[in-house]
Formats: sequence, structure tokens, C-alpha cells
Amino acid sequence: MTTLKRDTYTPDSLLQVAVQVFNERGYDGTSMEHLAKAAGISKSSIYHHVSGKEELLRRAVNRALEGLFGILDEPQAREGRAADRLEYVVRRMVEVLIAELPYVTLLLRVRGNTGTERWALERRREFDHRVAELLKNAAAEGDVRGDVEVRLATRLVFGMINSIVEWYRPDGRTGARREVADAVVQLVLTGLRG
Amino acid sequence: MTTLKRDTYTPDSLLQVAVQVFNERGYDGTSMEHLAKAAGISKSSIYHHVSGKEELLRRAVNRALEGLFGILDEPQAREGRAADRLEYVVRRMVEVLIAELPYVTLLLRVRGNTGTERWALERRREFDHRVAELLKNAAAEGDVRGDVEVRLATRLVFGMINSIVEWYRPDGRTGARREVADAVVQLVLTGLRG
DNA sequence: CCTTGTCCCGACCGATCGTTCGGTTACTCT
DNA sequence: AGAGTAACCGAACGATCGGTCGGGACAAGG
Repeated sequence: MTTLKRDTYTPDSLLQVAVQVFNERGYDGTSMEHLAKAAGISKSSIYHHVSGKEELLRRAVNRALEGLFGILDEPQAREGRAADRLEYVVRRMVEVLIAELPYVTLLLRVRGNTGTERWALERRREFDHRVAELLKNAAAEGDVRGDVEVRLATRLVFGMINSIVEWYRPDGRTGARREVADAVVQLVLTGLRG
Repeated sequence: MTTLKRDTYTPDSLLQVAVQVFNERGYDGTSMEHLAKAAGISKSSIYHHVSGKEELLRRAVNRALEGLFGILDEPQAREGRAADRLEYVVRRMVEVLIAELPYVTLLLRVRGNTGTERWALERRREFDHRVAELLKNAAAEGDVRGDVEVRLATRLVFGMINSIVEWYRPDGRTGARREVADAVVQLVLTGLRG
């Protein structure tokens, strides 16, 4: 039978603890001692589950990036009018951001000091570029205003969406995610179409 | 006569170098060795000008906060219809953000590990609250839509504005600042009024 | 009973951290 | 010329960093 009980750490359950501490103290501001204390095990025990601090970061940002790139593979992001696909992607970005909140938070704070961080930054740029093309196509099809530069608008829209990680905290209310997604779509897309 | 030549460091000119390195590597990711290398002097010489690493951070975030709070004291932020004052404050926030870019960048990335960082976070919250009241008043006067929660809208607007530090880099073009400010005002305020 | 492997630990490693200290250079003022 | 001081330096401090090492506790399988 496959194991079901989880009274001991797996790489993933340890990651869950680590990412939370990373987000509270910052990656560089977090020592292995901090992680050990938060996980309730000794510092050296962490190395039984993962190869080191950087693997934890790599696993975390990878999970975030998989969630984001997954959006672009969904049918509604690939078919139809560019403006509609853009709205769908914006809405799904908010949902993924919230669903994978701690992992995306960590991704968005990466600075580029190590190889792992630079790889994360590169993949982020790639994702941004894919969404920017969507906005460019929507402009070409005449569905968004032409007096705001596409590159500038893309950055501002990303800025608004990504800022969600700075204040959103999960609560009991069902539909809170949808409410946030609705507000973003309303603010951004009416502003763009205006 | 007052000294004019600047072939040696002052606390402020050293701060200028330090803040740039802080923004590249992150505050925690920056060692005094990094700062010394960037400044072209030895590590111990830094302590001739400032008391330590944390004073550099304190000076930097203080400069950013003074710029932001200064906006609220300007006449156009204090008189007139709330919606107009809001538009003025939003526009001036973009301008201050760009004028004091490295200092505001550092302020926006503070995590709260030390006393200085927690003080910075508290003042930031105070500023956010002041602007949120402006938006609330504009809603009460019927100048912005009522179907988006004020608290939520405030956060999204701040997110868009603050995200500027993540991508704006000064160039030779005059009027680039105004262009950015115009785009933000258009996107945000037509979205809000819509 | 004995082996095997998982999970964990305290002790320790060399390196680097922010900071301090004693001292040297070079310019200013009298 | 001599005193004072601003600006700087190399060497070293105790503390902490990420990571290693040898081994103990314990359950599973033969």
C-alpha cells in the first residue's frame, strides 16, 4: 500500500515550512537555524531531506513558475479574440497567485544573486513577454486604447496583479478570490478599453 | 568659504553608492565588503562616515518617506474635491517615486527583521492609510464607482504605482516621467470612475 | 536475533558576517 | 615648524553563516 500517514517530513512538507519563513524574513535573511527552529528539527536533519538552502528556493520558484506557465496552455488562453484571451489570463493569474501564494511571493522577490535566482528571473521575463504579446495583439485588433504604450501598460498591469502577494491573506470567505479577480479585471480592462 | 569639491566621501555620497548596491543584491544579501568594493574604499573606512550598515538603511528609507509624506502637505493635495486631490496625489507619487527611485525602491522592499525596518513599515502603512482616506472621500462624493471595495482598490492602485520601481530606469528623454504618470492616472482613474 | 534503512541529532568545519582597533597619511590652521 | 584633524587602511574580533560528519534510536523484513 502507498504510505498515507505523514508524521515525518518529506521534501515537500519541509518546503512548505521553509517558504513561509523565507517570505517572513527574506531568503537571504533566513538562516538554516531559523528553518530548523520553525520545522522543529535540528539544522543537520534538514540535509536528510534536501541538498541545502538553494534547493528549497529552486523547488519553490519552480512550483510558482509551473502554475503561471500552466495558464498559457489552457484552451481559453489559446483560442478566441486576443482581448478575451487577455482577460482570461489576467483572471487566472490572480487565481494562481492566490492558490500558490507563498511560492509566487518568493518568486517575485528573487534578486539574482545566485544561479537559481537568475534562472527564475529569466523564466519570469519569458512569462511576462508571452502576456505582453497578448496585449499587443488585442491592441492590433482594436480592442484596447492606443494612446498608452503597450510595453508600459503591460508593466503596470503586471505590477497591479503581482502586488496582490503583498497584502492578500487567505480567510474563511469563499469567493474572496473571485472578488479580487473581478476587481483587477474591472480596474485594468476598463482602464485599458476606455 | 563653503567646501565645494567632493573628492572625498560624505555620509550622503556614500549613501548613494550603498543604496545602489542594496537594490542590486538586497539589503541582507549585501555585505560591508560589497559596499567597500563598490565605494572604492576599505571596509573599515565606511565606519568613519556612518555608524554602520543599519544607519545607511535608516537614512535611505527616511529620505524616501520624507518625499512621499511631503506630497500630502502640498496645497493641491489638501484643497478641492477629493477626486481631484486623489488624482494629484497619484500623479505626484509617480513623480516622487521616479525622482527618488533608489531610495523608494529600498523602502518598498523592507521586510521587518530589525527595528529600523519595522519603523519603516509602520510609516508606510500610515501613508497608505492617508491615501486610502482620500479614495474613501472621493467615493462618498460619488466620483468613483461603488462596486469595488475602497480598501481593495487602494491596494491595487498602490500596487500598480509601487511596481514602477521594478522596471523604471532613467533615460535621457525629458517627459518620460510625465508619460508614466499620465499612463498610471489614465489606467487607474478611468478604471475607478468607469 | 540481526541486518538494513529512515530519520534525526550534537559537534564541528572553514568561511564570512558586521564591527572595532591602532595606526598612517595628508591637508589645514596658527 | 608644529598641532590638530579628516580620511583612510590592514589586521583582527566574536558571532554566525551554510554545510559535513559519525553515530544513535527505531521500525521493518529476513
